[in-house]
Amino acid sequence: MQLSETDKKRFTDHLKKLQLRPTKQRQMVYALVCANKNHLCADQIFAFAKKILPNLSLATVYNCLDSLVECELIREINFGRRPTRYETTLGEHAHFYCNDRDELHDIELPKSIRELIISILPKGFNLETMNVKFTGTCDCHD
Amino acid sequence: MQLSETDKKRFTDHLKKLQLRPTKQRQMVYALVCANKNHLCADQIFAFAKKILPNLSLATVYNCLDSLVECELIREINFGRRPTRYETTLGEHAHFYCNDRDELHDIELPKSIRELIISILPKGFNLETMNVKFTGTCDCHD
DNA sequence: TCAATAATTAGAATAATTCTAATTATTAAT
DNA sequence: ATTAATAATTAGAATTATTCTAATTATTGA
Repeated sequence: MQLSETDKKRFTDHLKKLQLRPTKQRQMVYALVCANKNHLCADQIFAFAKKILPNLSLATVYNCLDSLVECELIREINFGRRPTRYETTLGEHAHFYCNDRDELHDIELPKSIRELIISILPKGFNLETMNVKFTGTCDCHD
Repeated sequence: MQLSETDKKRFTDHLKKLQLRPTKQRQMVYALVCANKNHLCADQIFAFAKKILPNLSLATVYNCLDSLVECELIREINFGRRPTRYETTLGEHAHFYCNDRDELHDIELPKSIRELIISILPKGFNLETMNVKFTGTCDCHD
């Protein structure tokens, strides 16, 4: 649940860029998102974090998530009508949502394919984010 | 708001395959999704449809949407924490969500690129759907 | 036409998220 | 180190999107 030195620096640097304050709540939420390859959603993060910061409020978790997204430390992932999940922005990849287990898997997305996809955008569209998402079932048991 | 003969046939055929009944509510909902390039969400569909079927209930709209998705007449589109929108399944394409106007645009996705994207899936992942989504801002004024 | 089954309905319930106003923490300037 | 200004957090209420429930109505195949 602790941030590495690298991540700690990333944390303060990104926040500073947007003049956001490095509060202990934000750091806790960020650490949890980083530590969980499982792509937690807000109430899971709340449940974990509450154990360490007992006064934490769910609204704060949402606020923290929003500011972490804003300064690009983390990213939202949405599938269907399921609650929003979060992951750290390190590395570009696609997502596979397994219907059987309500689980998300990262799928490596080669840079060349990523660039090819972005190239389909006509003039007049100013790109901010691009996502490739798959759904189906999988044999993974992790 | 009326279905073309082709769409009418598509409607009954797809439903029949899953032994779902072609009710007037389902037909109305399907017609509205087909007619609207704007990708309506459930409550917009409800508002429109209610004018023609005054006893219609919002729950029915959700039920209809779910069965139309199930028999693959329509598809869900989700962006961020926004409500689910729907489009007919005719043709494969990507989506661009414009943050400024809360509007969705279809972006043509060449078959070759689509196949390339699908090819990144490792063994053990059984594909059901694939989506490419962009967000940003755009110059469109339609 | 009738029985069986499926779909619709209204309204209550739930889940996820956002809002509000009061309190507390952080920061930059003294 | 204090302090004033500002930003963030908090608890709880409110809202939004969606789902559930139980009663009623429509559709289908015999």
